[in-house]
Amino acid sequence: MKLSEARQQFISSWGAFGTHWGINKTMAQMHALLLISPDPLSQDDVMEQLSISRGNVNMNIRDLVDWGLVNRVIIAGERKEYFTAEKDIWKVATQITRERKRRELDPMLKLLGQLEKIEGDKKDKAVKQFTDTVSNIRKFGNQADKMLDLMIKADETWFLRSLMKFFK
Amino acid sequence: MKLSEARQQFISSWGAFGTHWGINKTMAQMHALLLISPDPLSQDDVMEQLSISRGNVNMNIRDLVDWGLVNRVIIAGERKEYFTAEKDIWKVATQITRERKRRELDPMLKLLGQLEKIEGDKKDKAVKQFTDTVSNIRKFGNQADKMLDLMIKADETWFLRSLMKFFK
DNA sequence: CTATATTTTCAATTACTATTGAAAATTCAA
DNA sequence: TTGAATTTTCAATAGTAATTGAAAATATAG
Repeated sequence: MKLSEARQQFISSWGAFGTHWGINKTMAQMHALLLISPDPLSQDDVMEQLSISRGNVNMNIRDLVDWGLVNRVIIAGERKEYFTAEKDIWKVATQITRERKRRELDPMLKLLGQLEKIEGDKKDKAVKQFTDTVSNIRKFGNQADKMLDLMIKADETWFLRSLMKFFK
Repeated sequence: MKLSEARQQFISSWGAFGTHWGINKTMAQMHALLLISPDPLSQDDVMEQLSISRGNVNMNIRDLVDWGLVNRVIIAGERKEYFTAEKDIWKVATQITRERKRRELDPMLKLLGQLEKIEGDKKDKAVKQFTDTVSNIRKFGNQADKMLDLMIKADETWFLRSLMKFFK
């Protein structure tokens, strides 16, 4: 397989993959493109290589920067802005984890905490099933929360770093 | 807060939560409803409680059964089919993990394996960046794969069960 | 069997999300 | 300043995914 074909496959599959994870196709494709590009790209480069509009590139690149997956870089003597992706996959994963935890898991746990304090007779099986379910999900979510924190910090501590190597 | 209000909140938030994870809103809401219902529900019950059409209920319930999250149950003397959700949250999580791994991660790892065998000069930095990226993602994916297998099996082995308790 | 209850299918519709492209805003070299 | 290059915005449009509902298929009681 040639490089150009392989690149196309990678970009397109990464885009399809993203849609199963609540990420829009174009954002995932742009991320893929930046991951395999050795040098920073301008908005025009991305437009051309993915055949998408300027507005689309601009919006999705902003989102990628917000997610902390892509950085703006200045190239001396160039007027245009350039963009480059974080290439360390472990860092990419921890960054995505950190953001999704903050945006989704944390608010959900907060809500579940509120829903647990429901008024009603605990002998009523509808009340019991509700509080049991909410409480179990919350306990599970709290465990997950702790494990994700561990993962996020694993980079930084020698103990966890070596524990991770165990799985390589 | 009253039970009826809390139920509504839970169902609606669980639905919104699902959309961030590539799960359609209605499927997630139906799952939520079945999780907090002490007794099995018929398709008509779900239609009524969520105000959605018969076809919609039928399709999404089939998907939930396919995912192994909901079971059909027969109630003696009743003509209708009834449905009930697995209530053990750990089992729900491992089941979702198992299915998503099979449907998404495994095919992606297979593709990455193919893309790694690219023809081209390794001194070409475009080639190098491509193969490095693909190879790093694949290595990371393989680690994740192993960890998810561990999680899926954690239920079954005394060692991992106690390791998990460590995080509670 | 037959009639009725129940489930399933799927074309048409509706609702939602992504994308375009041109105009407005901003930046910056001269 | 000025004006060309570049980025940003956003209303209009296109595209995708979810939902309906009625007809067809299936199951079951009598």
